[in-house]
Amino acid sequence: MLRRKRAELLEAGANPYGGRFETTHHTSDITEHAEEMMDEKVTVAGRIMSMRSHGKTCFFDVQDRAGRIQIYARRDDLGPEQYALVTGSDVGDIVGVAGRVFRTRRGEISIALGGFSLLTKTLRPMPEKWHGLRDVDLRYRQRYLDLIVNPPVRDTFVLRSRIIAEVRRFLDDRGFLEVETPIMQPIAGGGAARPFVTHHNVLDMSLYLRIALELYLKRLMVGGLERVYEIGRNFRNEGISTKHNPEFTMLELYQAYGDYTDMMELTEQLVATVAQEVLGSTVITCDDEKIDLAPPWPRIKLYDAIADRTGIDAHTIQDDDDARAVAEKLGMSVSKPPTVASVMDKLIEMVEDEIVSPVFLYDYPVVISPLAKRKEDEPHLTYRFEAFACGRELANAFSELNDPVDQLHRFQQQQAERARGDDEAHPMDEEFILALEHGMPPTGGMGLGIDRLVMLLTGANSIRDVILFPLMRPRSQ
RNA sequence: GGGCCAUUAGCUCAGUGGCAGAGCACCCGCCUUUUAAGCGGGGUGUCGAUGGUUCGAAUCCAUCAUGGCCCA
Repeated sequence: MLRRKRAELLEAGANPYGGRFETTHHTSDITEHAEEMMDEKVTVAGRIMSMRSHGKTCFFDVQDRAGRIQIYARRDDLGPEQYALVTGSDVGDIVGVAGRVFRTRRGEISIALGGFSLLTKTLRPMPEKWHGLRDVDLRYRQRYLDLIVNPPVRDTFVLRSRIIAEVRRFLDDRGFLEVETPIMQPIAGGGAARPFVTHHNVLDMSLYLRIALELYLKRLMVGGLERVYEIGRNFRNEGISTKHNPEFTMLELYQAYGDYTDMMELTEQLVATVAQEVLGSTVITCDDEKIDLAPPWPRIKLYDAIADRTGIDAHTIQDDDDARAVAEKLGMSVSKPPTVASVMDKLIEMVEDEIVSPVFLYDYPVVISPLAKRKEDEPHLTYRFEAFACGRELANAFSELNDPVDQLHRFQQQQAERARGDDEAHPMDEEFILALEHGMPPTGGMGLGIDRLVMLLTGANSIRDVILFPLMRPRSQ
C-alpha cells in the first residue's frame, strides 16, 4: 500500500526522496520558548509520528532529534493540492514543514502549516503508537526503530556519547595522550580470553583481534610517552550474557612513575567526575538502591573480602589439591578439574555478586595476574586491584610488572597452564619481553569497561542496552 | 552447556482439538483547533520451521531455529 503511494507520487512527478532541506529550529527550541515565539515563522524537519485528519483540517506530530511538535494544516491555507499531499502522507514519512507558531484551543503549542515538503516516503508502517516496540529481538536487530519509538533508548545513547567525551576530557586535562594501537595482532595478549582469528592473505599469516590494549600501550611507556590512554574495541571469543558482548569498548591508561594506589585515586576521581558532569550528581541508582560514587571508595583486601563472604582463607590455596578441597567445600561447579586460578576466579565472582556500593578489592594472587608486579613482602600476591559496583566489575588495575626476567617467567608459567588445558592462559610474547628489556619505567595502569560504566550511569541491566548493535545471530527466515 | 518461558496480521497481544481474532497501523467515506480525536465500512495471515498423533492441529507430541530469564 505504501509502495503504491510511492509509485503514485513518482507518476505525479513528485519526488518521494527529496534533497537538502534547511530548517530554522529544532522542535524543542519552539516548545521550550513558545511564549517568545508566538506568530514567528519557523521551519522544522522530522518524521511524522501520528496523524489526526479532521475533515478539511489535519493535525500531525513531527519528531526530530530534540523532540516533537504538532503541526496544524488547513486546506484553506494550503490549497487543495498541497493539502492533499499532507493528508496523503503517512505516519513514518519524513517531512519538512514551515509555518507560524501558535497555540491551539486546547493549549498545545503548534505550527500552523504554510509550506509542506515530503522529504522521504516510508514503505513500512511504524511500530504501534502506544505500546511501541517491545520485542527485544526486534529492538536490537532494528535499532533504528527502537530509537524512533522509544525515547529512553535515544537518551541512553546520547548519554553514552557524553560519558565518553567526559572521560576523554578528564584524561586530557591530566596530561594523558590519546593513542591508537593495533586491533589486529599477531599475538593476542594482555588478558585472559580466547581471541577471534582472522587471516591476512598477502602475508599468509593468522592475525588475532585484540582482547586487550595492554601490551602495546606498555611498549609506549618504554617509548617514553609517560601518560597514554586508548579507548577502543576489544574482542573476546566467549559467551554472550547481560554482562558480556563479544565486542566491547575498553579504556586503558598508563601513568609512568605511578603505582596502583595512584590508579585507585584516578579511578574513583574519573568515575565520580564523569557522573557529576553527565548526571549532575554522584548519586546513582542500582536496582532501586541509591549509591554514591563520590570518592574515596572503601579499599578492602581481596583475601579479607573472600574470608568475609565464604569463610575461606584463600592464602591456604597453594596448589591444585587445596583448590579442589575448597571447590568441594563450597559446592562450586567448576567444569574442568579445579586449579588455583579457576577457584580464585570463582571466589572473586562470589564476592563481586554482593557488592553494591563502589569498592576496591586489592592485592590479587600472582597466579591470575601475569602482568602485575609482585608484592615485595608477599610474593604470592601482586599490586593489583579491581573496582566493583552494582554487582559488576568496573575496573582492573595494577602496578605494572616491569622486570623482564620475571615477566618471561610468568609467561612460561602461563604456557604450562595452557599445556594443562587452560586455553585462556596468556600467550608467550617475546617482542613484549624485548621491549621490557629496554626498560619500562615503574608504571601504574588501569583498564575500565566503558560499556559497564555506561550501564552504571544509565541504570541499564544488560550490556545490550548500551551497545547500539549488539551481536545477534542472523535472523532465520 | 543445563532448566524454564516465548514465537499468531506491520506493531502490541487474545485465542488450549472444530470457520483465524482484537486494538493500533493501513484502505474507502464523513468531519475546519484535534490529541490514545470521533463516526461508518473494509482483514491485509506460511499461527517460527519440519515431522508426527487425529476425521480434524495455532492448540497435543517430537526435533530444530531465534530470543528472553535463571543456573553453570
